[in-house]
Amino acid sequence: MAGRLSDRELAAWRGFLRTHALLWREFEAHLEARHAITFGAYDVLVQLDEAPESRLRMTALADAVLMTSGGFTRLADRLVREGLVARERCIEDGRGFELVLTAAGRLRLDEARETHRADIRERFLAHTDADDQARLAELWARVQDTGSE
Amino acid sequence: MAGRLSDRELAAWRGFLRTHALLWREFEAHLEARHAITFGAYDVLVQLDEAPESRLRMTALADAVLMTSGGFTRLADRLVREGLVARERCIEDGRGFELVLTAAGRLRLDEARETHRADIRERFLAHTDADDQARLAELWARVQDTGSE
DNA sequence: GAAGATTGAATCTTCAATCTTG
DNA sequence: CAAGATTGAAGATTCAATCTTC
Repeated sequence: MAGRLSDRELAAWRGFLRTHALLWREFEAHLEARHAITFGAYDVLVQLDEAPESRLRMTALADAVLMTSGGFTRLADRLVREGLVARERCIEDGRGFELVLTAAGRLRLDEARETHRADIRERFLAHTDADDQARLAELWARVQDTGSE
Repeated sequence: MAGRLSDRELAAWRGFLRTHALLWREFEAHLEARHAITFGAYDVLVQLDEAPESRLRMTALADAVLMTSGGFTRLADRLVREGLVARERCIEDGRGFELVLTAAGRLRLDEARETHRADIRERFLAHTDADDQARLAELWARVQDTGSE
């Protein structure tokens, strides 16, 4: 199973890497220019918005956005400083903290989400049909399920 | 065309983001642990290996790996310091420099490529068949072509 | 003056060590 | 002592300013 990748294999893989890099840059530039928020910060707000009571533990959030705890502490600092989230000591476990979405955070998220959804639709989904989307979703699920073994 | 994304659309898009993040981390960890090279450095070596005479201008390389000229200067510094590439003043244009793959660079690339190809096959391509790969390649091409308009 | 490349300052992230609470 | 979170140090990248050559 050694040897070169075929042109087809290479196009599938390299296109994946390059498309991600391009779209990430485009989308982040839009979020920063129009809503003064990074992609990482946006991701945290989305996670909070989808959580019960718009509230999650630091560790849970760090895992969700694939960051180390140290890195996430600083990201949380920035979000708190901007007033988009509040940091509250955990009731049940005095070692822990929770982040809660503030009204300002929800507002910013709602605004940014419009921009971001339009980007996703225009630059990604527009090139797919329902069948493509279903096949992609299955592919991503297979890759991710295999990795967590 | 406003409003939420469907579950299918969301799964196609978020899976794309997450799969990329996971595979990038895995593959880079393997390259660093086994070959003492970052993903970015590996990418430069690949670009050089595929270029005529294994030689390319700084700017061309920076574009190819999607970095700014400032950032690429430092990456080139690291590669030169490790002896994987040589920096040579451009004959035709005294303002420019070229990077050339050294024997050590080619050796390191050949070793790292084995690891990396195995990763791509096991973690990505193994979940696709020829038809999937062709459809993916077409999708990436459509997205990228639209962006450069 | 413009293009190619480099440099300094600032930002963001990780790793390892540390602090606090269970 | 272990878990949750924070901090200091180091590394990588970007932006803007600068230097060199065309």
